[in-house]
Amino acid sequence: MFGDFRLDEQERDALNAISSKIHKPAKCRIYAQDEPARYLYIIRSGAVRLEYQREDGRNQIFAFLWSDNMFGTTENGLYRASAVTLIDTYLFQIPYPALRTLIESRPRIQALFLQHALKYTKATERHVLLATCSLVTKRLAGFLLECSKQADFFDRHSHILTLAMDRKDIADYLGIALETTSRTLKVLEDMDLIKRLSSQRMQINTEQIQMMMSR
Amino acid sequence: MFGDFRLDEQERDALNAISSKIHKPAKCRIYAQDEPARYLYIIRSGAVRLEYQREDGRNQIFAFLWSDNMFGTTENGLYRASAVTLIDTYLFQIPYPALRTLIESRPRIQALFLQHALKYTKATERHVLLATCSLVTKRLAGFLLECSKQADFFDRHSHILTLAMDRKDIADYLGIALETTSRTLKVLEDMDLIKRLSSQRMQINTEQIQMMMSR
DNA sequence: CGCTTAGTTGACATAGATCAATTAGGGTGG
DNA sequence: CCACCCTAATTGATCTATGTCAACTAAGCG
Repeated sequence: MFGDFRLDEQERDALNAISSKIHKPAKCRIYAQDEPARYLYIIRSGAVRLEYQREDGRNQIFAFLWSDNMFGTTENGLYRASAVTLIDTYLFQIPYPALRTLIESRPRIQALFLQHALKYTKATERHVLLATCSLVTKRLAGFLLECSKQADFFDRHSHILTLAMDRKDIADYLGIALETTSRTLKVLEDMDLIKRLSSQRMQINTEQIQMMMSR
Repeated sequence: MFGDFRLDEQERDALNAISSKIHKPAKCRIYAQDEPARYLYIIRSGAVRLEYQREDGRNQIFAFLWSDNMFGTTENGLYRASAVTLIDTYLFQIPYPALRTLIESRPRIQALFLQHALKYTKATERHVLLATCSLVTKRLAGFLLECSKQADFFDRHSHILTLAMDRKDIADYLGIALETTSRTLKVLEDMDLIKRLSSQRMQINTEQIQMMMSR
């Protein structure tokens, strides 16, 4: 909203002073839904999924997050979703009380969090667009495009995308059955939009996918 | 995230000084998707929908907004969605350049926008949950619950909900066909979860709906 | 080399989309 | 005040995409 904002050196130091650097291996729960929210996290490297357990037992993934993303927002002092690492992940862990104090003395730091919040909101809106595509082919194709925006996992030259999540995760993100994920990947392959190299690696034809999406 | 925040009187005056109060009748476009974003808006009274036109021609509604909500966030200087009034609506219109300047001199005002952004994000996450319910009955029931949280449109005593949007709007919000909206309202009525009084007014059984949702 | 888990494929059932027709409601002019 | 019109809402019939259940295969790991 308010353009590009960067902390100056002093501000970064102040924030660093209250943060701890922590490490989590793959498939490790960082916190659980409805647990008191003590920390805010920023991803230094790795990948995380935010998932919401529905009352009926189904799982809804809200977001996949990569380097430089923030997570751990609260509703009435509790985490709204669980956070789970997809792969080996390094994080900044910032205790809320210290953060609140810091922001009071340095209100400019808040701009950083506003910026993150707006970025997350945009991502969630894109998520709504994906999850409400009438055809699953489009949902999945759109999802692969989203993933291919992550430089760490997509090689621009070979066009090879490496997925950090499994079929179930994709299904839970798009609101479909995991079998449908598999089947639809096959459909995309038959349409020559992707080529599966292994279950986690595929070569994707970004332009053609984009064309297909708009029809 | 950072608890409850309120502007003090000085801050409110400063914000007021750069805002204009404007009025829009029902079904009036406030701005269009992809138009340069000049203003941020806050709803004083009324209701607004944010809608995104997909490339394939379908319409996706991102949110219905009520009194006290903010909208008009940008992506690369453009509005991401169109804003359209549902009913007669009064707004604060705040020019972005002036707002940016104001925030530089009074960084605390930013907290207000952070708060709004976080509130909008939560609403969007609830939207994802609704739009990905496997059964349309649950989507619609959940939607009616959401609506019944708006005091202006829901009478807690009689349990009568007045909808500001039409069937098409509901369908575009939930990602279903408008015929399905009608049919599903009938289903809910047959289940004794709602009673339709007129096309825009219905009596809703909040507790029973809540029970049905969790199964 | 077997064991376990993740992914794929098949057969079938069904919820919801689509297309088409009908009804209800709200506003306008005579 | 009534008759008409136009739009919004409802209902019906049919078709299809995707969920579900079940079997099978591939891949990773000890």
